[in-house]
Amino acid sequence: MIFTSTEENYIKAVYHLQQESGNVSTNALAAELQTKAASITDMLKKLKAKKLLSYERYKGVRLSGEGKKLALTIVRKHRLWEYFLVNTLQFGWDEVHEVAEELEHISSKKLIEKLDSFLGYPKFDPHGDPIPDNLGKMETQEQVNLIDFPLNKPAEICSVGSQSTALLELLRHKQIGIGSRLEIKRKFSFDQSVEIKVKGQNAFTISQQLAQVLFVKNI
Amino acid sequence: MIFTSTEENYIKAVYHLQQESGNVSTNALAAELQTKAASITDMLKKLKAKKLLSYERYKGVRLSGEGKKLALTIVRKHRLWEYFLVNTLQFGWDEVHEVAEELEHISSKKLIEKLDSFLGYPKFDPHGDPIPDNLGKMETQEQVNLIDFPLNKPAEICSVGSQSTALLELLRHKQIGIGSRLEIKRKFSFDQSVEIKVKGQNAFTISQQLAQVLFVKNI
DNA sequence: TAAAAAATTTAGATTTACCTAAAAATAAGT
DNA sequence: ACTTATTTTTAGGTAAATCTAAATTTTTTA
Repeated sequence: MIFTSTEENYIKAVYHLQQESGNVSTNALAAELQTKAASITDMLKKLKAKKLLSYERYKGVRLSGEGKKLALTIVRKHRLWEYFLVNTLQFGWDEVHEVAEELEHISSKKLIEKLDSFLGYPKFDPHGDPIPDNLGKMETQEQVNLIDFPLNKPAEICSVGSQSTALLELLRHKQIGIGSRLEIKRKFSFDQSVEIKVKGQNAFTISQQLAQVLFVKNI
Repeated sequence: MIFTSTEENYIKAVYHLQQESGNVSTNALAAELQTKAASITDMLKKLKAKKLLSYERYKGVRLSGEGKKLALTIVRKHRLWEYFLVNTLQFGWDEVHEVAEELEHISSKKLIEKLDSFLGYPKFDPHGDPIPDNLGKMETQEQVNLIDFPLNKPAEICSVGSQSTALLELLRHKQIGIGSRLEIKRKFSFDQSVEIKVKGQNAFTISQQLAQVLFVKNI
């Protein structure tokens, strides 16, 4: 079965929103896909007919087995291409998302298997998100929110919770990126700000809003 | 200005057909694009409005300067991706065309410049066709039709005139490919067949139809 | 629990790229 | 030149994915 880029984008959106909450609402999808609720309803009927998700009017949606499988192949393609762009073509990790949004819809299965092999079967993309293998399995990263990490313990940034340019601009300014090593020095309960010491820099304080979107792991 | 994949395919088709004859006919385009003449007429009006080509009813079309520029960027992308698929991902040179047809529509300019750089600025794709540089310039290959090549002179296959599976199947069977070394031993005027000696094989005869689509260069 | 608010769906239109069938222009044959 | 054949265009219609506006269902709240 072959799907349009649009259908694939809907499935991907349901997949991502489903991680958070159980059933996904029409409005949430409309926000995610930058379109109107009426358009969502139309497409959900189409996708239900194709058995990619279960949908009852006014009750939200949930991916079927088939739908999950499709979502995982798209996520796999997206993340493999991101890895390729950063590690082979030397893109910055913060400029690959848009391009990967296009590349993920290239249909050739052989292409993605050969790409995976060429890249050496990477397990995580440049944002720290796990790459599903060709069966849809992926490693569960033991990544923790910076806010929940203990003091004075070496940590490595392994993913960020958003791709907004505002966030990326801030991270660039502070010279924080995927792979940065740091330790938490203090947590201020008044405003939930956090003092951190990034390797190679003097200690400084970051806001609660920023700390909230940074995920780290032990090293 | 941004164009749809469909528009890009029309421009590419006009470009290729224009190489042969001067003005390109509606029917020729319909055949090339596997669609009906009426659809061609519709789209030609659209592309004329976008100033990509000059078109008068019943008189055929010709690309404008803008149109040629666009065609060359698409050809550039197509051939760079083919080079990548064969030389980086280890595809066979005869299985990359379809995939490149999809990849050529990825829009990022930065992507294609980084890809070009990564590949080492190749001048020819795996089928022997020249790759336009980022200004649209490409080397003119001194390639000659096998039928016109002199006897007993070492030659190398540098391109084939079609990507049909029928042709590729025949070439595979005869173990002829891009880069094959050979010499012409005899030409038979009766049926225009040609006896060739491919390096590493015994001499054998190929039909006029086959010889006609093989292009070689001196070595 | 009944009215108000919010979310969702339906109805009807629009745009893109295609189609078929019929009409018009050009090219060919005698 | 004039009739026939071919090519091309027009007219009208379809399917996909979107939209706005109105109707419906669900949720909230007073």
